[in-house]
Amino acid sequence: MAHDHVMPTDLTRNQELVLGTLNHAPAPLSAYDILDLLRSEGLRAPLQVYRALDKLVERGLAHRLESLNAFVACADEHCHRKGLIAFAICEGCGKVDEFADAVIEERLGTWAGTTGFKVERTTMEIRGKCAECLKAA
Amino acid sequence: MAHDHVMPTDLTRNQELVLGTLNHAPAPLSAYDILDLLRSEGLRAPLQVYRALDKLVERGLAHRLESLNAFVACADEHCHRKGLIAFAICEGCGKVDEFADAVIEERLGTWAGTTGFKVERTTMEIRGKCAECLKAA
DNA sequence: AATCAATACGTTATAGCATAACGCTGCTGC
DNA sequence: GCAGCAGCGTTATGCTATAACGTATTGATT
Ligand SMILES: [Zn+2]
Ligand SMILES: [Zn+2]
Ligand SMILES: [Zn+2]
Ligand SMILES: [Zn+2]
Repeated sequence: MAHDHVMPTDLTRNQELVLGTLNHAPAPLSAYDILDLLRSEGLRAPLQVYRALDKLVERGLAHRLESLNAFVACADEHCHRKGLIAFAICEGCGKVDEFADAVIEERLGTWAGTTGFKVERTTMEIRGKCAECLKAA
Repeated sequence: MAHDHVMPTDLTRNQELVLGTLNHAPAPLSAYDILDLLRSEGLRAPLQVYRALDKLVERGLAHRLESLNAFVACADEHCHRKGLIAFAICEGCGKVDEFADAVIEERLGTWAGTTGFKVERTTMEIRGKCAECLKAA
C-alpha cells in the first residue's frame, strides 16, 4: 500500500524530480534536503527546487508544513483544491498524517461568518507522537 | 480598549523590552524587527531577542505565528496554558485575531483518540482579509 | 562567608531557509 | 516570423535561527 501516489504526466523535469523525491521520502523534506538528493540529477541551486515546489503546492500535489519549513507529497488523491487540510506530525518518527475534518471546517466557516473575516487559506498542524512511537516508548 | 495587556513584574530586562515592543505593535513582528526596534535600548544580537521570546512564548505571554515566522503578544489574559489557540491573520492590515474554539478542540481530541495520536501542541492559522479591510476594498 | 547550582547575559560565528534579478530557451498562437 | 508566456540556470543576496564560548547574577546550602 506504500507509494500509492499519482504522478501527473504534464510535469516539467524539475517538478517531476522534486515530486518523485517527496513521494519516496518517509518524512517531510526541506527544500535544501531535496536539493541535496537531486544533485546527482544535475540540480544545483535552491531556486530550481523552490520553483518546482511552488508549482506543486499550487496544484495541491505537495503541501508545505509551516511549522517545519518543510514539504510533503500530498497523500490523498482527492485533496486537491479542497478546503482545510490538517496535518498530524509525529515528533518521534517524522511521519505525517494528512486528514480533513468537515466539522472543523464548518466551525471555522461559522466563526468567519460572525466576524466578517474572509478566509483564504488555513494551516493546521498538530505536533505530537503517533501511536506506533508511543507503543515503542 | 487598546493596550489592555498585562505586564508581569518578574520579567528580566530583555524579556520586558521584547514584550513591551510586541504589546505596542499593531501587527506581528519578526525577531529581527524587534531587534531593530530595541537597538536604541542597547540590544545588539539576535540571540538576545530569541532568548527573551523563548521564555515569553513558554509562559504564554507571546505567541509564535509559524506561517509568518513572526511573533505577537498574547491578546488574552486567560489564554495561558490553555489548549488550542487559533489565529486569524489579515493579509491586508496585518492584524491578528486570537481566539479559541472548544468545538474544534474537542473534535481534534476525538480524532486523536481514534488514531492513537498524542497531541502535544497545535498550530492553527487562518489567512485572509478582516472585515475592515474588506469594507475598504 | 564560602560554595554551588541555576538562570540569564553578551558576543562571535555559523547554519538553515528563501528570494531578487538577470538573461536564455522553448514552446503556442497569431 | 514573432510576440507572449512559462520554465530554466546562475549569481548574489537577504532573512531566520542556533551553536559555542565565557561571564554575571541570583538564591539556596552549608
Ligand atoms: Zn493533500
Ligand atoms: Zn511516530
Ligand atoms: Zn494567547
Ligand atoms: Zn485587515
